[in-house]
Amino acid sequence: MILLKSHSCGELNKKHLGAKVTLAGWVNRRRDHGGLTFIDLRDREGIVQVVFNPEVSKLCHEVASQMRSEYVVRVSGEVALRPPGTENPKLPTGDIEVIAYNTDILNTSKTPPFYINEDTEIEESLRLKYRYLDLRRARMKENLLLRYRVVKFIRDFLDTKGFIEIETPILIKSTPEGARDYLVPSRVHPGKFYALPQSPQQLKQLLMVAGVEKYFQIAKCFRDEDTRADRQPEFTQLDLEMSFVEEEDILNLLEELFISMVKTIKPEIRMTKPFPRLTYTEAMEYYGTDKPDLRLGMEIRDLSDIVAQSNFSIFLSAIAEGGKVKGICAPGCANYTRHQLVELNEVVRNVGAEGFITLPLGASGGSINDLTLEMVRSVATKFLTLDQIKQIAERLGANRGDLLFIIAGKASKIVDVALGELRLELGRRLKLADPNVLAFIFIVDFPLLWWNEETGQWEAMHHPFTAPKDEDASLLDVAPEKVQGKHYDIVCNGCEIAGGSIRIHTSELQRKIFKLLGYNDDEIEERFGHLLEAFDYGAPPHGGIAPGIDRIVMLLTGEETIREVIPFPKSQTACDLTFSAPSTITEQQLAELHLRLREES
RNA sequence: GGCCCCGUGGUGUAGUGGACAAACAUGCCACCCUGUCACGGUGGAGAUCGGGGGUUCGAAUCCCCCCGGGGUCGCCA
Repeated sequence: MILLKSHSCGELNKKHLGAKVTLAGWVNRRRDHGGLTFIDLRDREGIVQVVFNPEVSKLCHEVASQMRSEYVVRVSGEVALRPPGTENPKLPTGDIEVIAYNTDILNTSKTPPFYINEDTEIEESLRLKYRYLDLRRARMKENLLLRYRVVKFIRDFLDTKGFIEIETPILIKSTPEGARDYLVPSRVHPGKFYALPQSPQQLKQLLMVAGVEKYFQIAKCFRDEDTRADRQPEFTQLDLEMSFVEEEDILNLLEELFISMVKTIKPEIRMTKPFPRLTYTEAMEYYGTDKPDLRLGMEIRDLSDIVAQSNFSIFLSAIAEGGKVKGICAPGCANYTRHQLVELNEVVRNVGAEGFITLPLGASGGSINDLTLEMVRSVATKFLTLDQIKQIAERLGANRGDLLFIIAGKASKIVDVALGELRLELGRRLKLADPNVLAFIFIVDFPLLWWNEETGQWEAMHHPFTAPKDEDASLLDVAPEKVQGKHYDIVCNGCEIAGGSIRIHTSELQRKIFKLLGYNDDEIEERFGHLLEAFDYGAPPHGGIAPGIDRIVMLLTGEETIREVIPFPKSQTACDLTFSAPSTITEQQLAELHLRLREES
């Protein structure tokens, strides 16, 4: 192989002393001392100092004076020990330097629009416009590398488990039942469209029918929905499916995958092993969400039985109307100001909860047994006895100096969600999330269906291919809301990182579910006929899961958004700011696709 | 579609009704400098304050509309 370089900048050390090397890279920084010039030369592997001494080469020294930041240069020189006292411990290559005897400028560079050699905050739209420069920065380079390591680890791991990686098409059929599809017009078939896969769900099930048994793919998925910090129009998931398995097999495999991945890639990160398991009901009950961040502690507890003994009408009426009174304890927050409490009340109000009560448990440093009513500055002291307050404090695991929040409501779900939001806000304010912990958990026992009030129809909690639990199958006809699905999620630090299920593998049951979801026979045939027919040719029992690669890498890098781990992400309005996509196309292109643009009113 | 935040020399910030002919840091350009490593020194250039309209004697600053970016609710089988 012929390269313009013999070594990379970052690999050089004392072992190379005396070696004649040729390096090529970018000028990270130039320090011109007049008679002597230093260049920090950067390539993918790191930075090394190059010395241009006119006594070694007058020509090199002159060329170096022309160099500027981000110029692409090649240097031939000798690796030498730095003079004693001039070593740079901040640099991995800081013991040595390269004395240049030959150099040339391979390309010049305009002054970049932002710093590449410093880690400063830069407006994201500018970074995205010049993403190729942004990716030169150390932080982004490290993120790209870590992402590669994650995907490499997954491939190696699954290979040892007997999985094979199979590609599935990007141009498939629109079967609208979930997110909005990205569509591609057909030139050959006027008026017809392909859809980009929202996930390879049906394809991987067909691969199971094909007898592949263990399949995976690092798959691009496309969903035309609004973006979030952890959502992009196109994203990458590890798509995985196995035949002849039950829920437990999939969970054990994924647990082993994630534990060994984290140990290998981020050994300093702590995890709870084995991963705790929560049912969907427990998650909602104790955390007010189906993707709880277990690092925060502060579990929600039901207080209805205690306050039922009080004469506080807010509590009593909530309970009488079939609702709940629940609470949460904010450690050490008894001294919160009125203003802070109003702000927190706002959080609760935003999700539609009323009946917000605060109970500060006096000053810190003392037993809860010594608490007196006078210490508790709350309206609730008029209606709650000291003993009731102590019972509440005990149930919430509270100490003196803590602040209790109680929410009463006739709709239990809103009480849970409000306390869940409050918990997240308190977690942020109290910085309870340990960045060196990855709190993986499994969420299991989801309902199969939920009733959509707006459309007046049953909808799939996960997707329509999820199998009901065997013992619940008979309930499908009489009480669909009670049916649990063989559906499981993996949640980590409050982020849903994977969802999967054991699938339906008979056409009979699959048809029944489609009908329950409101499709008529014709629609079922038109949209899912291919899948149902396949099930009639010996489809094996099968199931799988789909972890989100972007989210996993985001958690491992400690980034706040998945855009930081995607080389070329879209903006919130789904634009590619590097290419300025989407863009208009020519009239000829439209005509070939048999399309005419509508006049927007 | 709703709500919230941001937009000031290349970059990051300050300035929130008059003393702004817009400040600071860094970057950039020129000159000086042989051991620096965020080198140092001297000098210099660089901003229609995102765009448009309005209020006012006076607007970077207040109001309205638009554009761009971000967060979030809805949405995300």
